[in-house]
Amino acid sequence: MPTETFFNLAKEKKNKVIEISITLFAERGYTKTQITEIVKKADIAKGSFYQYFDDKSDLYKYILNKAIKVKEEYIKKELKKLEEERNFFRYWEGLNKANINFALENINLARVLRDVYKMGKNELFEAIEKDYEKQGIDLIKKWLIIAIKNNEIKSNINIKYTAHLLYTANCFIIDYLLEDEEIDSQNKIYPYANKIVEIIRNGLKNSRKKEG
Amino acid sequence: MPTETFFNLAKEKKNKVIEISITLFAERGYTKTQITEIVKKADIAKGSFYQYFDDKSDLYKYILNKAIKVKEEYIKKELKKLEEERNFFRYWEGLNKANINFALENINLARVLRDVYKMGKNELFEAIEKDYEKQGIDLIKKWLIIAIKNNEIKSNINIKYTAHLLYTANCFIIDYLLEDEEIDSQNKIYPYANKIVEIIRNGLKNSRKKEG
DNA sequence: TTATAATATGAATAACAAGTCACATGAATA
DNA sequence: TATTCATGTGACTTGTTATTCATATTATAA
Repeated sequence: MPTETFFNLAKEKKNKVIEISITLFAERGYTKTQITEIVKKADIAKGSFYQYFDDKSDLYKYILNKAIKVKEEYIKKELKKLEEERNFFRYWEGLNKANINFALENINLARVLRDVYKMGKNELFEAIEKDYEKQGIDLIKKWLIIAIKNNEIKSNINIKYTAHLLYTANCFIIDYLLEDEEIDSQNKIYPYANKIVEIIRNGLKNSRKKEG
Repeated sequence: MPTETFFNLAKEKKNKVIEISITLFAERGYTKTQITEIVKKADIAKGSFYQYFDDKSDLYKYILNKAIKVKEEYIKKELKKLEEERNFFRYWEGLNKANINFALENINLARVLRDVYKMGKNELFEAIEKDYEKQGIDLIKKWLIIAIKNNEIKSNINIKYTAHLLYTANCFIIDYLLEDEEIDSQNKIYPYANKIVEIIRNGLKNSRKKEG
């Protein structure tokens, strides 16, 4: 947790430090981001940095939590629209849309989250990130159970695996958005996401398939 | 490339160094693996290490290439079985099976490859890994084009996205295998992989779905 | 205005890990 | 056995970057 001193800072200064840190962490990842560079770009002294944060990981964890909070806002907002909805895929699409919007409007925060997700085992951030991942999967699981009860989805699926697959598909779409330079706007990412959703939804198999 | 000296080493000594390195790289990743530890566990002097390898990345690249070669063997072997096959999903399942078998029988090599894949942008290993990834995707693309021609798969899909999705689904299955302790044997991973394949193949949508 | 507390500073230090090198040992040949 | 070449050794050097700390500056209160 940043110190009292940091929170007491003038808004602009505070934001400058955070924004620069987010950008650097997003561009270079945790290890390759240097305090020296943050400090230089933010126009503060090294010593000041350590009056604001316990250490590098303190700043990083703060940003991570921020990213998670912001993303959760997008999800909440999107799900609110679906309050009376009973269709599983609408929900899943909503989750997807929220993720996409979050990434489009907070690309650097999205990159930081993606990095942590990909980092895998890591004493420092495992707990925070696994919790967060588990949350997403649990939500999908909950929906799946309801969808099965409603006969919307066939009952012989494995809930655990399926939930994980659907969660990963969401991550995969975001990944594509964060990496492929071609997909840089809503106009491109939405149709793309819809294609993926459609593939998983209806399957690739041609109903007019001839035997081969 | 390791030096002549390294290749001239007694088989046992050579293998010990490589096996220990693979295990450590798999457990800790590239950065966190220390030459000091490799050297200690392999019972050789630091100086010897640098007579065998130019530097840390030299050893790593050697292991990476080894992993890729071994994996390619599994794929070749599996595809050979399908030589006269005309079914896209059989091919894709074959690729999957090869990946799974490779991972089951070479878990640490699989972990190293997974790490590189997740590492993303990286001056050192980008070239080697991106090439390798592209190979996998290109193979699926090729199959997809044929499958569309044969009316096996509907023609309105986006080949690029679909190939990427299918490739990612393979990676996802392996990921699950490498991380979930529950899935530790063929008996568990095959049914699991089949479920995923089936989901993507036929879709989740219940054909007997009631309107909701 | 002066005293006190809070904040800022950046050169110095610590911690860590990669990579080097002068010397030691062993193997091969004459 | 003496000579030469190949290989082994680990303390030392180097490079890098996080973190500290003694001191300076600025804000607050009396």
